[in-house]
Amino acid sequence: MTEQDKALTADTQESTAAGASAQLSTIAAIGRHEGETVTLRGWLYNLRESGKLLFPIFRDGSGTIQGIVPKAAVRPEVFEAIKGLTQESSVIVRGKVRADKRAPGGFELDVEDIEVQQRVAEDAPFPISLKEHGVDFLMENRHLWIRTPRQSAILRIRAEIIKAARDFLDEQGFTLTDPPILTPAACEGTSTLFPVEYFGDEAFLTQSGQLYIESTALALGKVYSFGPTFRAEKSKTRRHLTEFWMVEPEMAYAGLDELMELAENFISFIVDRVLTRRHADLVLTGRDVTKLATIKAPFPRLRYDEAVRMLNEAHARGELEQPFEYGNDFGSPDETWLSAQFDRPVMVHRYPAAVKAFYMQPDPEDPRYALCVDVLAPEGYGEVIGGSERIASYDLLKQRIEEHNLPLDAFQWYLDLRRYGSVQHAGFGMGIERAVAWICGLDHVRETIPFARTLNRMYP
RNA sequence: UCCUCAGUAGCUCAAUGGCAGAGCAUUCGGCUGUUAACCGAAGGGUUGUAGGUUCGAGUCCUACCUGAGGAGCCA
Repeated sequence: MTEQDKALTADTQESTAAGASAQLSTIAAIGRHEGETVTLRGWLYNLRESGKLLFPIFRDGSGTIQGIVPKAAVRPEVFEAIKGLTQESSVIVRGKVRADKRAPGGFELDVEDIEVQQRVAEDAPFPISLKEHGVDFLMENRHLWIRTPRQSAILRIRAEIIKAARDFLDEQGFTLTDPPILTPAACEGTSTLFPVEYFGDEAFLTQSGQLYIESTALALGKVYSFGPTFRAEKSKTRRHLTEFWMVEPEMAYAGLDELMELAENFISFIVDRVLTRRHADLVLTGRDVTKLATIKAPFPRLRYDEAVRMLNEAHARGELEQPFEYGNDFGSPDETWLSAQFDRPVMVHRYPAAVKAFYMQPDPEDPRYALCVDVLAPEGYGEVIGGSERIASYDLLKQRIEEHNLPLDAFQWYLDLRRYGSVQHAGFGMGIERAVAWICGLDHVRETIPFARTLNRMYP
């Protein structure tokens, strides 16, 4: 409990009948207080009434619970206060917890007293009513939309996924090393970057921490970064945000095999953790949890060549519109089809080096291929992880930088890593929002982050 | 950047080229077990903007604006 919380509680208990001599509880923990009188601090989610009987539904961020207010059972001013309450008015409620089979959560609250903190005015009611709304309206009111049960559940699952990712890596001996967000130049030279003015110079918002954590990996062995990433591409799809969060582990003395093993264990751990700890929230989002129960390592592995063969056969059967041209990277429809063929994530490895990033290690058995892997989530969700073994040779890396017409000066520090004790090393990045969308079964990443930044939206 | 679709009450949507409508929300009234409660009533409109065709345009035409979905690019 923070100092602020303590202050609020103390104040409440002194100044109101609602808080007096009753234990504070959250709605999620209310089952531990059956038969007791508790105080809840929250908001009015909805109010139904039937003459001299009121059914206010309260929410407090941990869940919702229905209160019962018979006119004959409470003081007249309590009944009148609740009768006139508007949606999302903030309230402190005291009542007795009672198990009831009719209640969705198993418990109801026999309301004894209420203190209205702030009553929402009826001439400017809470905009998000309990009926259907369009995407544009909801996004325009995102600051209020997140109060609804489904959106709150998604945000709790997002927090669990992030915690699980960090717990897994921490327990495996990875050290969190934060790369800079302001960077001097393009990492890979391909993506469009957001420029910012930096004391008269031009800087850019990071599009990946990878190059920096390669250097921290050579300092600390096993490292990871967790932070925001920015891409100025004009992508307008359900899979894209201009600002998104990535977790990127990087390991010294490790190659593609170790990387793929890490990726499948990482994802399995995260899914298992969410299934265990946020099961009720998954159900609340409408997720078919049986589809998550199968997510256990090992994951199927496909060489790029095998994946291409599958895509060509699918096209021949008429399952894919566009024929796939060997040597290209997969398009969105290709990824969607591939990922839908498996009941767990599929790892596609060894893409043609020509379509991949300059820093990827060529396969020693056939240098036309890169030692890289994309992990495609099932149910058509597509790429959630992209990773590779990095080039360890100074001469080869320098050659690749030149071939890609990248400014050698800007990469001197990166080349230094191959000059001073270079070793085999590998890492991947997982997009948090895509992982959340897949695990929650959402059809758009804009619901996976409190305030999505997209091509056409900067408000709120 | 390209393709497709949409814009009517606070919200979700109707309206054959011919009087601008419903449900929800809000207000008032009714109901002691409601589950997006229900029943009755009231208020609420520059039909995205500009122009055009027509006796008459929410509806047809042109341009623009805004948004959505997809492609490319990517996580």
